[in-house]
Amino acid sequence: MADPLDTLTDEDRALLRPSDGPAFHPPMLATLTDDYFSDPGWLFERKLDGVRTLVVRYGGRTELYSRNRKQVGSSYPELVEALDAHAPPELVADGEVVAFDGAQTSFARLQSRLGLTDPRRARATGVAVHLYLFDLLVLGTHDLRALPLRARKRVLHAALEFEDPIRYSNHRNADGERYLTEACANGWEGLIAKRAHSTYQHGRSGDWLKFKCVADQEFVIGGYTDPSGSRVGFGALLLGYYDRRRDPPELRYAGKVGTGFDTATLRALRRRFDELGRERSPFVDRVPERGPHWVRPELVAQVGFTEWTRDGRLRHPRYQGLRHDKPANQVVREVPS
DNA sequence: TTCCGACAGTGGGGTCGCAAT
DNA sequence: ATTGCGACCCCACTATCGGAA
Repeated sequence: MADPLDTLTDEDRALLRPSDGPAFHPPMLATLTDDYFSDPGWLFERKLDGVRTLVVRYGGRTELYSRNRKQVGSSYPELVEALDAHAPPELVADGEVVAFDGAQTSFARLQSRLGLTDPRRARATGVAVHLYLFDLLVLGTHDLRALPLRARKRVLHAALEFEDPIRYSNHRNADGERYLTEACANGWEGLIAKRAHSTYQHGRSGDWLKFKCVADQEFVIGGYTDPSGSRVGFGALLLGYYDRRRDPPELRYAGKVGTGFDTATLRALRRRFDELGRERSPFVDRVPERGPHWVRPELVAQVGFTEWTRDGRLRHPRYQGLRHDKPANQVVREVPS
């Protein structure tokens, strides 16, 4: 194979620095925004719903690290094997481990492999994983972090033979907004927009942005939990929706939401709850909560979330406000799982 | 003086691992 | 065998404070 560094211009080559060895580097993180754009100075990648993973190879040995410096190689023995076989002996690369459910990356499926420390048990889960690589920090004796993103990606693409389960994360060079529309239509989590000339930085950066395909809908408030610590008013809202296939319709439990409130809202809602309190749970489902407080199911909250979990709960919920334009008994589950 | 970014603190679902029941 | 709890993963959001503009 030709030297991957041959893809560099002289100008980029001058930005190479000597590598300081097989160190863990805290990954570069993206900032959430809903200010979407199509700037040609940026590129756009699929946002994968998995776990961030840093590949560190040194002396031909592979170690995988989580975002928090935890060694996770034994959870993904087949990825380590593939990297041993197909990656250069010295590199640090950035990527995401994913599991597929059909054509979608599924964090839910991946969860059964997270934290497994016995490689045989990890393989025995039957959950296939892939590693998508999207950045390269170190190759051989060279540190690439000061190079512009496009140059790092070119070297990454040339440095490995990408074959399953190791994949190169493709990107588009333009049309971010159109791409986002397609992404959402495909059921993807969203896009990561990256400034094409940015260096590799550590921690949260404005040079990487998250464009997310958001979901939200109304839910009936059926109760609340106690606050803890310095929190005032209440901890979280217990949410539900009506299953109108039943007669009379039944209030199904959909999980909790505990963020998105400012202090004034916490206090104001609590005052409403004190007027609406009742003894019995309004939900037909058992609510796995210690010491919950129930209210008459009259208030309707708008809640943003990323998706429904397998267990019919909201993932990453956040409160967006009360809805006064929709009667509680009209609230149903809008999106099929 | 005002604004912004980083951080701590509170909250979510899910899984694993271990201790107590 | 079941239950509860903390530690991890993924995350959203508010409040605060110090430094930059």
